[in-house]
Amino acid sequence: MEKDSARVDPVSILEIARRAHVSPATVSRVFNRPEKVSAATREQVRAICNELGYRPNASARTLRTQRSQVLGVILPTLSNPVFAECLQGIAQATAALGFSIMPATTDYRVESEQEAVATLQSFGVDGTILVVSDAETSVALQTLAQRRSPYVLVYNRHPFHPCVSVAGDTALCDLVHELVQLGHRRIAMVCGKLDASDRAQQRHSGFMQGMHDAGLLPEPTIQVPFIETAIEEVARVLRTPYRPTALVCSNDLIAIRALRAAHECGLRVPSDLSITGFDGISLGRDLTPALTTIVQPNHDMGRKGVELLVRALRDGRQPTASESITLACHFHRGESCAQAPSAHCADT
Amino acid sequence: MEKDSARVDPVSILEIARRAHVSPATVSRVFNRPEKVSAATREQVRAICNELGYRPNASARTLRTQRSQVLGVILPTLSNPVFAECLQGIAQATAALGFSIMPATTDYRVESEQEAVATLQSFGVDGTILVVSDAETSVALQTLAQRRSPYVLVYNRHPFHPCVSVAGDTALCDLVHELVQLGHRRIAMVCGKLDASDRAQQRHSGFMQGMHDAGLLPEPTIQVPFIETAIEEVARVLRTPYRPTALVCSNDLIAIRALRAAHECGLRVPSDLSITGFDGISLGRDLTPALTTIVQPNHDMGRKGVELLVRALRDGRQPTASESITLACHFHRGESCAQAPSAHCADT
DNA sequence: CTGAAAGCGCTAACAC
DNA sequence: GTGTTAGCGCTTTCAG
Repeated sequence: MEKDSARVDPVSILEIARRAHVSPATVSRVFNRPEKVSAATREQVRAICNELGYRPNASARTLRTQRSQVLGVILPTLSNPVFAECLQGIAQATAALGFSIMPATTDYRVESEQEAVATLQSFGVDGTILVVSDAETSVALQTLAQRRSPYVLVYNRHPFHPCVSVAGDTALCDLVHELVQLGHRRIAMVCGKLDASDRAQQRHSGFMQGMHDAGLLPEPTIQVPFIETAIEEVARVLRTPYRPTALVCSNDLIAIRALRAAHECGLRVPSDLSITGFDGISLGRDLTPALTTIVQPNHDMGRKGVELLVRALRDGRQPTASESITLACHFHRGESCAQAPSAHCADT
Repeated sequence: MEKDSARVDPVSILEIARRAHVSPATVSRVFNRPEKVSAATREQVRAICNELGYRPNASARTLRTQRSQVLGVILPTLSNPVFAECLQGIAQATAALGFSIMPATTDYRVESEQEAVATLQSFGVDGTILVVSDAETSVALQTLAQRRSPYVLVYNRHPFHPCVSVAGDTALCDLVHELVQLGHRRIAMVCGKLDASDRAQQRHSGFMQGMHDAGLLPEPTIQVPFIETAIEEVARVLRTPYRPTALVCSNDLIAIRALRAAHECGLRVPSDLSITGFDGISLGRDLTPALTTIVQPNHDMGRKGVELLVRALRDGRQPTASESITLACHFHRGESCAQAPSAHCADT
């Protein structure tokens, strides 16, 4: 008899109250302040709730309490496993703490960052975890800050904002040192769009620093604005006579393409050419050759971000820049790096 | 003078109404039925909204209208790029249609599926896009169905549910045929936990069918319950004297580990051993050797799921099994497969 | 074309 | 320990 398309409307707190012969307030207390309800009524109410599969309506609760138990998440893209892994960490940590998440992806477009912030705010998220293109100039970040809406940056590093990040510049500087130790002199960096990510910039400046420290002149940076064409861009350079003996890629995805480019140019990695990545996506470990890279704890970055944010939330305050966390990243000596080919390091 | 920690409370519709010298109802109409408001007032109200950065409070709207403009998403994990890519597709499609998403990951645990459904329902999601372990037995799915809450399955295939999927069994059957054409006779399938995923089961049965059609006896299936130990499990088999000449892996992640296992056993892919995957994660294309695999349109699976769901929502109904979509998946002839080694196909 | 008023489901004072 | 009540911000009849 029932109309097939009719949504079964969820029972409300009144229905529970009626069945349990108590007031709605008591039912509410069972959920929010169970200790203020006598054990008997509490259990009875719980029984009825379970029986009917009742859960308090989150919108009503949010409207009333001004707290949503939802965290907004803004990421560039989930097509890069770095952010997917991070979101996985965020999802697990939030679930464990009783929060839900509402993510948005920006595809590295700053307008999307702002749009995402606005949308998330309209949902009354209790806080936001985000990766912005550039923490220094991000309007989205400014909006959040001036609204005093709690947030924590992930991956971005900035002295005035609460961040969970790694010291990418230092790591790259050290990595260059490793390459130099291996006899490499002609080292080129391969970067995505530098202006789309302050991380790429930091890594690049760490690279320059490392080269400078080693007294080396860096080869021209290879820019690969689009991942689709990365292989040809890199291959072009690899086909030049005085090609680099090592390629320092600003992330793992680019490194994997560089690996491919080397293969297409008939170069063997690592004997003819060394290649390094950055990010530590979990797949990198299982590649052949296993990627030499700077491993970031992507999953943990998300988790720490959540924990930092939720801790502040529980204290009724916003996270501060002074709470920023720098996570350790480590050099993973994979198989994509080796001694520089002898022909190229005759000068040592 | 202002207390630093005080949240800047977002302006409400009343504030806008007051400033515009109109009633709240009119402001509401500007957002919901702009055509019913005179152009003059409309523009004036809009101007004030922009100036103050006003956006209607989503919780209040949801509470009032019983529609949230939010879709729930339930996925096993984002650590597998398949689902990350799919979620990326979902995120883009929903944003384009004016919806937000609230995702939850289950780590393949069925209890988490139920918990996720319950949580999402409490938020009043308008619909749910989900991947379950087993569509046939999923309690989460039953809950959704009996509550008449609109949902669309993605990846899962089931005659009684609306699904966006590919014919994994057929694809694998064809793939076996390709391998047989290449002279392979000793072919083994490598699977994850079969009981955790109906897709893996379908692929496995497609494999068996393909072997049967070719008049071949399948080698014992290699089970790799945990991805961490996959490499050793596969390596163990590869070290046996009458090892398979081809490994059909139930997904790309396993295939990449199998590639690694082959390398560790001193086998060359594809000359000594052929390996195939399934999923078409975007990285597979750039591996060396490029992965031979069945490519699913992961991004599009998500997008189609959203479109199917939203279309139904707009018609005020739930998606039906008859609307299920089977997307084309295609065999990608990478570089990880070749003619069977001659020693092993002397019988041809 | 615009306004007044009720109420979505819940929680938190405040009474008792 | 429990109930009564007001109201969170919005939309939507219903009047005018």
